[in-house]
Amino acid sequence: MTLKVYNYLSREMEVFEPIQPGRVGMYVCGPTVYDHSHLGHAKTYVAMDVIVRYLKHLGYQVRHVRNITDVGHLLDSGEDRILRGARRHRLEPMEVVETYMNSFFEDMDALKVQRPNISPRATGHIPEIIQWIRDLLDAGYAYEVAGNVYFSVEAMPDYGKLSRRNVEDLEAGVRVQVRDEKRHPADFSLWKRAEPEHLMQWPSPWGAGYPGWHIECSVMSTKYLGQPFDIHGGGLENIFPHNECEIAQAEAHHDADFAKYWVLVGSLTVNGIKMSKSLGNFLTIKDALALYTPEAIRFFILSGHYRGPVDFSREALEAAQRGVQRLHNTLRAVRDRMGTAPPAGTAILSDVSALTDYRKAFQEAMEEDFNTPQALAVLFEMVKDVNQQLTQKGDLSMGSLAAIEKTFGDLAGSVLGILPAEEKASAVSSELVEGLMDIIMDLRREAREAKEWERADMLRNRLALLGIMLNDAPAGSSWTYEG
RNA sequence: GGCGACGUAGCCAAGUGGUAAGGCAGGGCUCUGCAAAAGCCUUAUUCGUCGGUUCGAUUCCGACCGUCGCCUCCA
Repeated sequence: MTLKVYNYLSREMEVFEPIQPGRVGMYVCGPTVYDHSHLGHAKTYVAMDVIVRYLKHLGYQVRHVRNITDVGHLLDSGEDRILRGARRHRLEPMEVVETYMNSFFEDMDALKVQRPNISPRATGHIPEIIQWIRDLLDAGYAYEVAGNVYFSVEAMPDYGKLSRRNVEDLEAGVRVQVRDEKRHPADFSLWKRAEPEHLMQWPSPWGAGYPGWHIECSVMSTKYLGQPFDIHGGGLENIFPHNECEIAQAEAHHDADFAKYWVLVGSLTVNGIKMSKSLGNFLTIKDALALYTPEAIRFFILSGHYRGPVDFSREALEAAQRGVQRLHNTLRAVRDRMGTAPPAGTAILSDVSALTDYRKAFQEAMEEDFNTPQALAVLFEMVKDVNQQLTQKGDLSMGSLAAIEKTFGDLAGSVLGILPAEEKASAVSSELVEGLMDIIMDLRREAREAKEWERADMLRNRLALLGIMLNDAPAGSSWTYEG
């Protein structure tokens, strides 16, 4: 079994071989925290999360670094409502940053995105950034003009190698007005001079200013992961100029490749158009979570390949919600059965071999560049199989049921993160609740035996209003709480 | 203008040089007092269009049409 990864650097599928055996260093471009995150962010980070989870599943020791950009884009241009608001309300920019950073982490936690091992912030690395810029100046890769420091793309002959652009094309197509002080239109800022009214600024050898847009990622990734490191991830839309600039800076600064594999995630779209702040066609993660479960949102995102776009729509989310429910139903049925399973009943799927086949098929899907849609298809084939066994065989052994539960837990739970937390059910199951439910279930059973359907249905409906769903089976009725 | 991606059933979405996964929705049946859940069966002679290569293409090549992304902060 070999993990294959599509590397944007080569534009080919490559066998994944970490630089150090058994260890993976991975850096993901994180968000700029100036507003609540939307589903587009969710797609990128859920996709990267599954990649991290899968690498861990394979036994790699992963160091996952994802930055928080808390400076550089926070220009007090007068356009930015947040900062204008911050000024009006006498908030420090850092208070704004803190608010939305916390919001972002809340959202990621809610979506069951595992926290990175390190979440470095640009403002926490100003000294390192300044040192890097000095180094680049000393080495002749950068130049200073009136408090601004620019990186000279002409000093890096292979600038553009990731996004497959060349400097000539860039020159031809520039739409932005070129700042005269740049030697080449494609040169980009390492350090920017701060006007006195600029809200965030630090002293530097070039005067008061703040870091450019790209330098933090080069500095922080290599600080914690070394250079080169294994995987650089993020959203595909950042391939140019951001990722390209990261490479140029790092490979100029240190005579080594920057990152070995570039794993970039396609955008989330709405009616085919990218979900983005500026277009206003976004749904915040918090709003989405009010409508759909975290598992449904993850399922929706994972139902498309990470490199491609996934198109958001109500219908798609609702389909995901129902799809994930089907998976949960089966798992719940397995767990219910475990409560009454004979220790030595019929062993099914046995036959661990069948389960092994599903694990293998799942693994084969994931090893083809993390093909989660294929992996989900495998899980649903297993769901169908398990459902059939559950209805056909009443005496499944405890061992078989436990093996099934474990398989679901490992694949759908640990790797994909689309199983509900078990705690939810136990949160309400106290002795008192169990006792009360026993009484109610007895009452309803008596009503049904007396064919008093109205009373039986009334009990069922009122329980449903509390989120308690009844399931009448030939062997008797059971209940579940869905909160 | 430059670079790139995509176009598969009602919707979402995998995939392969040899005859189309999976989910949702729909239809029929079983189970059920009725539901719900579950089960069984069923829904693309066809993969944007037109050519080419091939014994054979949805899969390779070319053209065209359409959609989108990046080139400016953006996950």
